[in-house]
Amino acid sequence: MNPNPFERHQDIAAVARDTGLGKDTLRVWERRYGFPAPLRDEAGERLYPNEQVMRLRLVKRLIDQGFRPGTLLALDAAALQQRLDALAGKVGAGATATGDGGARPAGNAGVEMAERLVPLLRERAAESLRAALAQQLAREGLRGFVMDTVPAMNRRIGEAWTAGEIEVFEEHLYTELLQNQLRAAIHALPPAPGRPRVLLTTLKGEEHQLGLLMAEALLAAEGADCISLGPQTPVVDIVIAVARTAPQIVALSFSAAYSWRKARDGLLELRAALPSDVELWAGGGVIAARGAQIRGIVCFGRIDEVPGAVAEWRGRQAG
Amino acid sequence: MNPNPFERHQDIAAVARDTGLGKDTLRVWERRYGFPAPLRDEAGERLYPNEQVMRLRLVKRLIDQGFRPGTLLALDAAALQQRLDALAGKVGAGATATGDGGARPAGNAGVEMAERLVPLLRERAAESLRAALAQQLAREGLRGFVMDTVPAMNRRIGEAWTAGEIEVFEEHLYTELLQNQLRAAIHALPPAPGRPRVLLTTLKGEEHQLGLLMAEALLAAEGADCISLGPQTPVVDIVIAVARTAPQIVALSFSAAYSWRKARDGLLELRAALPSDVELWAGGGVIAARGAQIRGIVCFGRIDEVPGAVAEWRGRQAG
DNA sequence: ATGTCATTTTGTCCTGGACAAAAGTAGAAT
DNA sequence: ATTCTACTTTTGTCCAGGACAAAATGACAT
Repeated sequence: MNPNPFERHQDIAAVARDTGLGKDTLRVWERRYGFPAPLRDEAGERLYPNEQVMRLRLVKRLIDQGFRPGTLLALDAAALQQRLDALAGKVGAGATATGDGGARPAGNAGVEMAERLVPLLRERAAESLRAALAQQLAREGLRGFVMDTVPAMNRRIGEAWTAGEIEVFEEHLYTELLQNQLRAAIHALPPAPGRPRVLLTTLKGEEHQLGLLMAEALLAAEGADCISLGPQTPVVDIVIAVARTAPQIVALSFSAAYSWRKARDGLLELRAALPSDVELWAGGGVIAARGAQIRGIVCFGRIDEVPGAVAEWRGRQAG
Repeated sequence: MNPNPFERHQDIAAVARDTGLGKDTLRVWERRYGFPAPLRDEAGERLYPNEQVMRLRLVKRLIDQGFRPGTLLALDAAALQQRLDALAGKVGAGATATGDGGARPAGNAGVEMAERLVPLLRERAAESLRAALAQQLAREGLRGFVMDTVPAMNRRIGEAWTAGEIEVFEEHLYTELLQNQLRAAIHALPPAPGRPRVLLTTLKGEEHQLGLLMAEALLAAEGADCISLGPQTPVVDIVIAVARTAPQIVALSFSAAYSWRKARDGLLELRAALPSDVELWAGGGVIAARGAQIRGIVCFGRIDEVPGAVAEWRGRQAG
């Protein structure tokens, strides 16, 4: 649309907004690794060519999957893309930072829906998008929607952002609308204050809510009695909440970028602080990636293991 | 609750998050004006005492109302608070940045609702808050809700943030829930694709959506046919949208922090670009503050002038 | 009131050094 | 074979203080 190469250059603030990397980080990478290597304007201020911004987006995406900058900044775009593809193709990789739910081969419905997203976002057609999500959810039912369509959509959104097809703003809009749909659907379920009662949250430092919400939706769809504390609850507050609401299960969600050490330490600390008859369930990116087995904690490798786990829990209680 | 003064110190990143000011800005203020004057830890890093953070919050609030740093940073907390009070007391001050809708004396219902907000936010009781908003809206009706309760709530939230009673995160949560309620209410109105047809948006650089949404709600409640483009639409895109949707009125919303020059220039540019039979309405912070009169543009001093203006428009069309 | 131009004010950018926090690694211990 | 501890490397953020672009103001003419 605008082939003028000069129009493509972005200043450091724009790149920081666009990629989610800090300005300081961009500058120190340049100093240390020689990339990015922006041009300069007359005043000596950095101007990032579009091509470098694309590459930065690939880097950011891989970092969010747990890779480290030092291993990535020397690679060219093709090599980076290759790693991303490898990651996407890996079966059983588990839910990623954006909650792709593991490399479950998505059904046709999910993929078709995912393909419709990007055009709708670019048109700023918030209302149409909302309607489309609602319709798809109604058609598939909450369970199928969360296990098939949502992961497919998240994958597509991630790709689109990496490719520069959509902007951060539009990605936020998508997340917003999807979360509203999920919340509404959970809220609209027939009120069956059944068992198990599950307390959901994420640990301090984990901002991603989507995985949490997906878990809540699945649990609620199975007839569990869900109480969500929202994200970023300190361990102390979780303990207090457990004392007050007496759940049988506490479920924690983690993104792929969350540090494994912090996750494990947090889980063990919580395990020690909670009554031993309260089960502790953990799922999401890091947990799945490590195929983790922690004593006293139930770890999920894929989001679609949730319904089965609920059934199993019920069996255990009945027996 | 925690009287230990050492616990109260925050590092520069926390203060930046908390106040919404940039780290660079905090440092350059210190250099230029001598305030803030943070302590230092062993490593020489800034530690801001709580008292200074409070004062920074007051400063930020006044800047958002259009004041300039140079005039504020020499003042102590009491003097800053005084200016804020003066502002709040000023009748006809118009909708502020947070959309307080002018100093309309809020009805009892509005004030009572506003008082319930802070406790609910601090408990992270998102669901209760959502329910409370929905109930209040149902009780008052959309029009009364937008003209009385929402301004009262916004004022209370602003105060609470300034006083450090709530955090940014909680303020966002409030805005989010309120916007959802308004959108749902607009959407739920009996489908009366009446007249006038109104296109709503904000100019590029204006991020505040709440005022826009309040205007849309009022217009929709009056039976107008509203089309919202969302915030930050460049003039060119507005012109294109007008050509496609053929509205009789284009409505623009501005916060108090928006530059008066940019607002006026943008409005005039738009006026020149649009067919002369399309009316141009403008309202919100800056517009109201200047008691502005611009030729060819209808300026609103207070949000509750909107219903009357619609009635008047209809009279003009009928006659 | 509105436009123009010079003068301030204000926020952001720059460099390059430093270091705290996080993550990886290795060896010992359960 | 995992878990713990101590050591090393990586990585992001902080600092100082100079510079300057962008925005706002003020003066003056229309």
